[in-house]
This record gives sequence, C-alpha cells and structure tokens, in this order.
Amino acid sequence: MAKLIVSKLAPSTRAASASGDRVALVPQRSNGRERVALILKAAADVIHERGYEATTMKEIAERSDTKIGSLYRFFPTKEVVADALLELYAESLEAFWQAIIAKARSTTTEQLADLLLRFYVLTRKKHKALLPLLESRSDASTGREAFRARNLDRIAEALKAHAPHLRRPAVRTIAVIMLYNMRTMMALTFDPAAPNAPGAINELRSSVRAYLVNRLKPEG
Amino acid sequence: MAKLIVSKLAPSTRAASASGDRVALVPQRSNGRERVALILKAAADVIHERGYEATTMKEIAERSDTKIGSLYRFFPTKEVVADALLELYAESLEAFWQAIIAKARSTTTEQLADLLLRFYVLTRKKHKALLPLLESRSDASTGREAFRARNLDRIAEALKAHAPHLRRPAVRTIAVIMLYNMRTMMALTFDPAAPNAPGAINELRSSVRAYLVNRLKPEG
Amino acid sequence: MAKLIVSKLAPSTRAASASGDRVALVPQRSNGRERVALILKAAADVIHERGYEATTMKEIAERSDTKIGSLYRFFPTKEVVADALLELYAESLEAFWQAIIAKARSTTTEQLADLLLRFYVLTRKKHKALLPLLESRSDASTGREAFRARNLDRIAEALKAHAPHLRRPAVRTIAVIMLYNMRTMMALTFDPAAPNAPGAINELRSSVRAYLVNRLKPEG
Amino acid sequence: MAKLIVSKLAPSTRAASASGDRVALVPQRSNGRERVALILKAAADVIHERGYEATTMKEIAERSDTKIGSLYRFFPTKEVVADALLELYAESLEAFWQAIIAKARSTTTEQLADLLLRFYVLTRKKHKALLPLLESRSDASTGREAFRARNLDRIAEALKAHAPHLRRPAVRTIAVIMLYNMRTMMALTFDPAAPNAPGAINELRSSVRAYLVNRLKPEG
DNA sequence: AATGAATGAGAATTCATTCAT
DNA sequence: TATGAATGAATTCTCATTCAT
Repeated sequence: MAKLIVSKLAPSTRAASASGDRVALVPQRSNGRERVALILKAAADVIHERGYEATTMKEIAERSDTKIGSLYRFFPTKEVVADALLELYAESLEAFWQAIIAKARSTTTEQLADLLLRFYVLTRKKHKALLPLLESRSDASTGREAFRARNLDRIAEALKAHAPHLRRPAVRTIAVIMLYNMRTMMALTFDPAAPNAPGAINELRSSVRAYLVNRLKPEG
Repeated sequence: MAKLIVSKLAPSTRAASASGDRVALVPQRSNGRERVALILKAAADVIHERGYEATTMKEIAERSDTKIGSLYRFFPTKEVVADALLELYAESLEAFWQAIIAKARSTTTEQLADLLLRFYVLTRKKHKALLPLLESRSDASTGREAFRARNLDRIAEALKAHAPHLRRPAVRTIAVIMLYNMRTMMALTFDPAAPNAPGAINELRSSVRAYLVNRLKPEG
Repeated sequence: MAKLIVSKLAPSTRAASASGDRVALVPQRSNGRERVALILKAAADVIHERGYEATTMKEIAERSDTKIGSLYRFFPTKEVVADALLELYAESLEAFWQAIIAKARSTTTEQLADLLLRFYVLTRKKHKALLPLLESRSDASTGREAFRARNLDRIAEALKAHAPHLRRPAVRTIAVIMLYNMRTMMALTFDPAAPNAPGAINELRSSVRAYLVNRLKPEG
Repeated sequence: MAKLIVSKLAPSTRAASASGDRVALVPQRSNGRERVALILKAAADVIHERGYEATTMKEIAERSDTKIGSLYRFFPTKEVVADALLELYAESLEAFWQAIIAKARSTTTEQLADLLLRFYVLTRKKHKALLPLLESRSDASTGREAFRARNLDRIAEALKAHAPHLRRPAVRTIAVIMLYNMRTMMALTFDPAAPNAPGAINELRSSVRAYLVNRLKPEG
C-alpha cells in the first residue's frame, strides 16, 4: 500500500507542502526509491537550467529516463515535484542549521556572520534548484512560503543562541536583514547574470560582519 | 516608412534593447499613441500581477481593450513589450538619477544612503513591472542587462559625486552592495510575499547608513 | 477617374485575369505609374524569392517603399498583384512570340527547337516571378490558366508556321511536348534545387532537336 | 524510451530526413500504429488536394479523426509529417525500383522507356502527395532533396543495368532527362490543370522511346 | 488621395494531466 | 503496475483586408 512521503520535520510543514491534497508517493521497493531519487535529481537539474515554470514534466521524465506515466505515478502534479524537492532540501539544510546553531554559541560574531553568509553557498551544490524554486511565482502551494519561514526561524535561532540577551522582535528583524544578505551572497557567488564587481563578495562579507558586530553587542 | 521607438538614452542602450531584429513600432497618429500607452500600462499591470513569463499577450490585449492584431502591430513579440517597458522606465528613472547625483554633492552620507534606498520606492508607482521584469529569466534580450548596468552606473556616479576621493574600483564595489540593498528595500516595502518583520525597513535603513558612512569616510 | 488596366491582348484574356470583379487601377499620374511599376517589381522579387503563397502584401509594400494602404489602392487583393504581373509578362512575352513565329518560317527545325527551348531562358531576367506564379496552386483566378493556354497557342503557331503541312491536332500535341521541354530547360538553367547533371542542358537540347526534326519532317 | 521511425533505407537518408532535431515518434502500441497510419493517409489526401503549404495540421487531424494534441505527439511539426510521408514513399518506391532495375537487364530499350515513364503513374495511387511534396518550396528539410537524389540514382542504375557499356557521367545525364520526362508523364496523366492535349501521352511515350533507343545504342 | 490603424480568423505548437490496457 | 496514448485549452504570432482621418 502506498504511503506518503513523511517529512522528518514538523507535521505543520508537511501539510503546508501539499498542493490541494495531492502528495508524492513513497515508493516501497528500492527500485522505486531509486526512481524517485533520479526524478528529483533530474527535476533539480532542469529547474536549475530553465527555471520552474519553463520546466516540463516531459523533460524531467526524459532526463531521469522515466516514462511520463510513471513520473505521474510518483508525482501527481508538477507542484508536488517542487514541493518534494523543497522538502528534500529542507531536511538536508536542517542539518546545516543545527550545526550553525550549535556553533553560534561559541564563535565570535564575525565568524557567525561568515557562517551565515556562507550558508547557501555551502549547501548549493546539492541544491541547485533552490533559488529558482524560491523565486518562482507559481505559489499555488504554500511550500515555498513554509520553506522561507523556516529558514528565517533558523537564522533567528542562531542569532539568539549567539546573543541570548536579544529580544525576540529584535532577533527577527536582524534575521530578516541577514536573510537578504545571504541571498545577496548567493547571487554574487553563483549568478553570472547578477550585478557584480571584483571585490563585491569581500565587501559584502566585511559589511555584514560590521553590521552584525554592531547590532549584537550587549548594549546594542 | 515605419519608425522605431527612439530612446533619448545613449545609442548603445537602444541597440541593446532590440530583440532579434524586431522592435516596437512608433505610432504616428494620436490614436496609435494612445493605444501604445494603454498597452504599456496594461502590460505593466499584468506583469506586476503575474510575472513576465505568466503574462500572456492575450491578457495584455484584453486589459488594454486592444485587439490582438493591433497589439502585435505595435509589439511584434512579448519580448518587445518588455523592452519597451524597460526603456520607458529607464528614461523616467534617468531624471531621478540626475536629481540624486546632483544632491549627492551636498548631502550628508546618511542622507545619501536614504536617497538611494528610497530610489526604487519612490519610482515604484509608475514602474510596477520593474521588479518582475528584472527578475525574469527569459534573458533572450539584453534589455534587462543594459538596464541593470545603467542603474549600477548611476549609483556609482552618485557615490563618486558625494565622495570624489574614492577610487573607481572601490566605487563600483560599493555600488554593487548598495544596489542589492536597494532591492532589499524594494522587496521589504512592496512584496507582501517577501520575508519581512516589523522594523525591518528601519533596520535596513540604519544598517545601510552605517555601512555607507563607514565606507565613504575620507580615510576609509 | 480611375481606369482599369487594359491589356493589349484579347478582351477575353482580360476578363479571365480578374479575380471576382476586382482589378488593378491604372494610375493616371506619372507618379502613380511609377508606383505601380515599383510595386510590380518588388512583387516579382518577393514572389521569386519566397513563392507566391509565402509572399506577403506587407513585404511587397516595404520593398517598393509603398504604404500598405496605397498598395491596396492600386491592387485590391494579392491575386490582383499576381494577375497584373502575369498580364505584364504576357504582353512582354507576346513580342518574343511574334518574333519566334516570324522566324519559324525560315529557320531549320533544329534552330526552331533551340529558339523554343531558349524562350523562357531569354525572357527570364525580366520575369523572375513567372515560374513560382505558374506553379502556384492558389488558382482562385483563372489568370494562370489563361496564361498557360496562350503560351501553348503560341508554340502551336510557331510550329504551324514552320511546318504548315501539319494538322492542327498533331500541332497541339507536339506543342504540349515542347512546352514541357521548355519548362525542363528553365528548371535546368535556373533552379539550383532541381535535379541536374553536367551536360544535361546540352543533352536536352540535342534530344529536343532530334524529336522535333523527326516529328516535323513532311512524311512524319 | 521513445523510438524514432527507422527507415529501412541507408542511414544517411534517415539522418537527412530529420528537420532540426525533431523526428516522428514510432508508435509502440497497435492503436498508436493505426493512428499514425490514419494520420499519414489523411495528410497525403490533404496535401494532394491543397498542396503542402496550404495544408494545415488541423485539417490533417480532423480528417484522421485525431485530436490535435495526438497528432503533435507523433509528428511534432508539419515538416516531420512531410518527411514521414516521403520516407514511406521512398521505401515503397524502392521495391518498384528494384523490379525495374532487374528487368532492365533483359528488356528492349523501348520497354525500358515505357517502364520508366510508367513509374510514377504506377506508384501513384499509393502516393498521392508525392508531387506536391516534391514541388513544395519549404525546403527547410533536406528530405525532399534526398528523395529526389535517390530517384535519380535509381534511374541511373536501371540505365546502367540495361546498357552497361555507358560511362557513368553519360548515364547521369540521361537519367536527368528521363526524370523530367517521367514528371511530364505524371503531369499529363494526373494533373487536370496541366497543359495537355489528346494524344500527348502517346506522343511523349514514343518520343522518349526514340530518345532512349538512340542514346543507348552501343555506338551512341 | 495618402496612409496609419484596426481587425480577427486562423496557423503552429505546447504541456500538464488523465486514461486504458 | 508500467507505460504508451489521448486530450484540449492555451499560447504566440501572422496576414489579407478594411477603415477612418
């Protein structure tokens, strides 16, 4: 009997990632598990290359050497593919986050700034499709929403761990600013079409360090 | 003989904004001019609401009360619509830029930071479609590229006017950082789906002020 | 007051060349006459390059530097353009035909064969669009029909002039064969995509000479 | 995995018949096979009636009682339909050719002339669309080119088989002339709009016999 | 009269999704 | 269960022709 993909994350997350009430099937045979992995890999590649809307189910099927009928057995809509990818990423990122949160307690503020900035960069290779997926406008599902919200939570947690004296609202505000800085770093690092300049990456790093140091100091 | 839309900007810009060989037709009569204005207005609305790729020529036609054939008479491809919009924006923004560059000489650095951050925000109402257009992936045309490049140039000019002692490379690097901060401000101000928090706008403003003050001080 | 283009050919021809009952306007000012000439020249060029169906009125207008509205004043449908061209050609060819028919009385049969084979070739430069026009399937007008019929008549006349002893039916039969041979010569000479071989033109010439000599000899 | 239609002819032919990158899909199931057969039948009919350019995919779909989406599943462009038809014809004609080449060794020259002239006529019922397809100007694909070239080759082979003493270049030259004569025969036989006359078919036959006899005789 | 604008019925093609064997 | 086939609304773009000033 087919089971649904069950996230290791909070139940609320799972519910949020479903479109309508359609969800990806969890394959029971190892055979099927490989298939799903291949499909998601292919989907990530195509989404990375073309963006979410321009990605077709046919191309995902072909690149994963899957018949279109089979693809739809596992992923009943395109949205479900996106959600599954995001869920995959979320679980993978979770480990990174926990590591950062753990380290946050003992590092200098500058190091924390660097850690956060490097976050997307580090996780990038395994998560090619992340950016196009988050930027996609077809917000039929709340998957993206939830994903973004969680990242913001984690940033806030890391900040709070590093500077426990900060009030929640201040933490959230700083987290938002850090999130955009992280995105800027990702763009500068990976997007060849993004505005850039020699030294911009270093500039960003030092400016963010200065910002964070200033903002997190006890009397800030 | 059909005339092309002629930008008041530099020739290079104009050439760059053509997609393939096709360009918008300059209407010769008043009804044509109205039509084109209506079309561009409708296009901006739709692109704003749905994003560039999800925008259809049909909807642009319907919203501007234009028959599809007439729409295609003036704008032979969807890309040309985007380019025309961008060109329109570019010319309109140019006035803003010149004002900022003029002021930059005499303001405090904090005020310059505020001016820049407010830039997109101020120009926003007339330029709804700017963000989706710049974010769009269909970079078949170099219109977007040119548009971005020009904005970066203008930021650099403003910075140079304010702090003439800075070396060109440093100016460009700072300009890139400022550009991303400006985008962040736009997202925080206008995009309801973007990550946000109460106070984030003020936080961004003060952090950018601090960054710029620190970076532009004579011995910086 | 506008007059219709009046062919110097038989009235029946003119009637036949009209589509519906629309006909080209004969321009009264020299100005307009030039315009018509330019239009027909441009039309011939485009039809030659693209074929009749792929030719657009817009391109004819542009190439003749005529506004589309003006083009339609002179030529109310595309068919009328084709008919006008054919009529032009017909009149021009008529002179050639009369010359051939005159010569036919006194030449050798071989020379007559050569004359006929060279016919299209000789008239070709001024009549680029002839082949595509004759091949076109959009036989809304009977213009093509009439044109072909007349050419067949002229071939027959030339043959009859050369070999007065032949009976009419035999003449027509031979004329048909000659017409196809003339087309073959045109294809071999002008159409780079047509099947061909070195020496094919000479081969055709000598085979047609032999055919005609054999067929027209008194006791044939 | 999707399979391409695989011709039984030489690989070079197959490659050449692809337009761009797109090829017909080989149906895997019986209903697909029927569908493809129906489509090709309908396409031949429509092309026969209207010519290639005037044929629409919609009409092909309707006549074969196929939904437009299904038509495009098997034939991703109109060109591919034309290529598939030509490929089908090519394979079918190949059998005829082999028979003619075999007979060519032992027949009289007159009989060979007749065989060749009758070639298109004999194969005609199954290959209605052949003529319009070969005449079509949309030579985006090299399919037509290849088709014509092969027919020329086969004529040459038949001639060589019949008259082994002939040199290759002479054979090719004669083959070209024969090809045009074959086309003339097809036009006289099938095209009601083509110039014709009672007795023209017999006239063509006897003239071609004479030509071939004269040209192939040992000392010719 | 000259000409820019308007029209709208199609054309080719795409693609997510469902179905049937 | 696997998968080839079916579906059809949607999309971009074209073009002959007519209209209005």
